[in-house]
Amino acid sequence: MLTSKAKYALRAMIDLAAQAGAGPRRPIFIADVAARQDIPRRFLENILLELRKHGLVVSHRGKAGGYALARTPDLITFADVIRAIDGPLALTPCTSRTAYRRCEDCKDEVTCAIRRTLIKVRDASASLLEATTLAEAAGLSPQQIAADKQAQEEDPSSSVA
Amino acid sequence: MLTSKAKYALRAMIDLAAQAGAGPRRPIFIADVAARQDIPRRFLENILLELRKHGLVVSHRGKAGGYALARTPDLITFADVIRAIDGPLALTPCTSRTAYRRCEDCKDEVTCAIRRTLIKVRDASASLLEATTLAEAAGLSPQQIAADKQAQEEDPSSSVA
DNA sequence: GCTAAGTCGACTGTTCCAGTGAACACTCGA
DNA sequence: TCGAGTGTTCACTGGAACAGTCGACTTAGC
Repeated sequence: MLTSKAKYALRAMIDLAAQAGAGPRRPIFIADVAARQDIPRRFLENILLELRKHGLVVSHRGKAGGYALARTPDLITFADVIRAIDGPLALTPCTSRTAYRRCEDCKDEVTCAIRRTLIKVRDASASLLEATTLAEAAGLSPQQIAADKQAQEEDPSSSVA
Repeated sequence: MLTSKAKYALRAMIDLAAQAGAGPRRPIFIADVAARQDIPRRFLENILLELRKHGLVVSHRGKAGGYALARTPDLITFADVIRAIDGPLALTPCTSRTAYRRCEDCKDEVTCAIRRTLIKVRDASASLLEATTLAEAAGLSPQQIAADKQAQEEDPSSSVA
């Protein structure tokens, strides 16, 4: 199961993607996202901060501050967001690609019957979650994505430093 | 991630399957499984009790007591065991087939972009976990499974009531 | 320098996890 | 009939994670 934090994070990221596709590129207020998506405002602060630490969003402080996606929405996937908030997608540490850790109690990893199946499960879910982008989820048209890409090139400060 | 309880449960069930395939059908002691699989004995008791409540194993009390699979090992899947211990396989309640629950904060379930992807993920992992049986994981031969089936028919008391 | 935005760390109540303990019930063999 | 060896049940615990909340602070624009 996903934590509610991760579900909020996905909704917030899709919201940012939709806003970016909707018009000129400028930071979005936390409060606006919270209101539109019905997420506790203070909690959303934490979530966005965490997403920022993972390089998925950028922030601007001060009066006209706010948050924006760090990359264009066609380059950010569900897997990116879920991994940032909830950690690895795999069912066990020993089947994680991004956060592999040997399991203590497992005698022989190579022949482990459980592991073999869990690796298949991880591969299947990871490839699905890595294939779904925020742009797709926000229902952005190729034109909107292209416009967003261009806006980002013209104003690199709105993207990753 | 699976809880360690679920991982123990899988290991214990595979152990029971292997023992059933290895010889005459009789209950296996908790203590033996715990020792072979290196699982805390008291904890394993809890786990087996829970598996019993879900109808996956049967128990016999008294001197020659112990635990046995409730069905032949080719009829019990990883999905059965994980669902019994950890609950639904899906990433959210609203995408679970076995324990569906509407999500509070979701406005329109039908068009929800998150849900659409999570359903695909659940379908993919469920079909993999439902396809893997204990017999397969224990490396039992078709002969051993057939023998076990026959043993069960001759002694129905060793199976589900 | 006021104001409205994000930043950061600490804090809280609740639930879940991973396990332990003790008392009890049952069955079988002697 | 007794007791030895099983499983059964329920209570309990320490620690961590979850789901938020709060207050004090920094930053940037007007």
